[in-house]
Amino acid sequence: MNAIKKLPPPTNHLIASELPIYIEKQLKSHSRYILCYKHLLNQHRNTFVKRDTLIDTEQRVALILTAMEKGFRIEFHTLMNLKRSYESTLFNLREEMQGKLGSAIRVNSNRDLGNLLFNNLGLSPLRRTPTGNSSASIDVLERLRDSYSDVYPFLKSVIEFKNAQSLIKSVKTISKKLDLQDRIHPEFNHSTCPTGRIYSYIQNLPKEVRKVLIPDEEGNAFIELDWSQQELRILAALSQEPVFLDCLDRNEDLHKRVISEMFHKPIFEVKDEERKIGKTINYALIYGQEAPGLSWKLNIPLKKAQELIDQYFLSLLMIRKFKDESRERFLSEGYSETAFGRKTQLDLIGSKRARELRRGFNHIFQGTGADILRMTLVRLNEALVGQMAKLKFCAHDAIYIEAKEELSEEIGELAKSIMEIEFKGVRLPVTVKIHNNLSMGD
DNA sequence: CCAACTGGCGCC
DNA sequence: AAATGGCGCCAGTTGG
Repeated sequence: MNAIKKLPPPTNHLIASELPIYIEKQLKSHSRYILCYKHLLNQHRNTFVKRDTLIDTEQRVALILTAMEKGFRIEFHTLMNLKRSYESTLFNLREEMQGKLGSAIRVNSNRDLGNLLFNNLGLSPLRRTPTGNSSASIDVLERLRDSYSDVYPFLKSVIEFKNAQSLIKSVKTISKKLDLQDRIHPEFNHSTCPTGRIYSYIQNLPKEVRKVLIPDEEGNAFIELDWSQQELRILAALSQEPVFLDCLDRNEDLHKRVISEMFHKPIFEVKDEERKIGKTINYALIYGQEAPGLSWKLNIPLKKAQELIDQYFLSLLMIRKFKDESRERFLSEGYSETAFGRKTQLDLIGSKRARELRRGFNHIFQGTGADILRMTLVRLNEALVGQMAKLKFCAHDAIYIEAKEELSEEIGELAKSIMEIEFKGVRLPVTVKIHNNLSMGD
């Protein structure tokens, strides 16, 4: 086994504990973000940021986030209508479940649910939670429903109930966060995630509920700018895998192309069913997923899953090489680094080793994506000076701008041209959509 | 009664 | 060990 050394932070990098000193000087009036950086001190995972990156980008990002925390106006009566409609759905489903089951059940408690399914009804557990209990989460319930729909029709209602319940939870979350003017504020956290991602609870509002978030003024619209398949393109660029590069050059579908390569058939013969498999494997790679995970995800035998993975690496040799070399680097250097120098220390000693190696591999893509987002926020912010438009929100691979509706096409094109950078020879294309609320068009 | 934890779910 | 990375939030549960 390789000797694992614990190395000091690389030169030209600040250790997290130095951050507050720099930030405090620059950002006297934005105490919240100084605080955020201070939280880094208590982090168990060390993160390092390049000195110039910090000064050029991080503090500007902090200012931009502060501005975006002005937040959203919400349509209060729409929120209440949603709430009422979910409540009545829940009421009906509760009746339905009890009818089918013959007794009441507390669906909220997965423990009760698990007892019912795996003790009282004697079904065999499909999966366990980390503490060893039988999992009764939605995806398990769906598998059970598919197998036992005739015997246990209440399973269908339970799933619908859970779905409706998660929606009503989101409504509650919003209601709790409203200020006196019925505005909701993102509260971006940009310092806790080791990969550099910026987080806000608004990002994980269900899309259906996000539509209550509307522009500040009548006649304004949201411009949504999305990088398409950002992480996969980063993978293509960093690995220089010829199949990926060729595919992107020709503007072909990446997931279909993977299947086409793996099974040696022309791309136009790849069916949508197979494309799904290609997509699952592509993302599995980025997450460091292995055969057991893939077999659960695709609902196929373990052996089949392993064969798929083997075939994937056999067809995409440069990706395999990139993965192997990354692993070697993690082991010799002790940390994982993004394309722009954001590093995260890996804990490679002990039981977490395998997990840390997966995290390290994922850090490359997730972190590089996060770097790109941060730099782009800064560039966009500058480009929008003097325009009738403002940065509104961001979510990992998407940026939202609010602008006058008549100007939104034009501003959208401007923003798109700024976001569509070329990254190591790979273009990162952006899709533009205009919305009247935060989730859906029109 | 509160705080911390667990399991689950939402988004990317 | 969900043998898929990241986070935030909720309800339920447990311990003080």
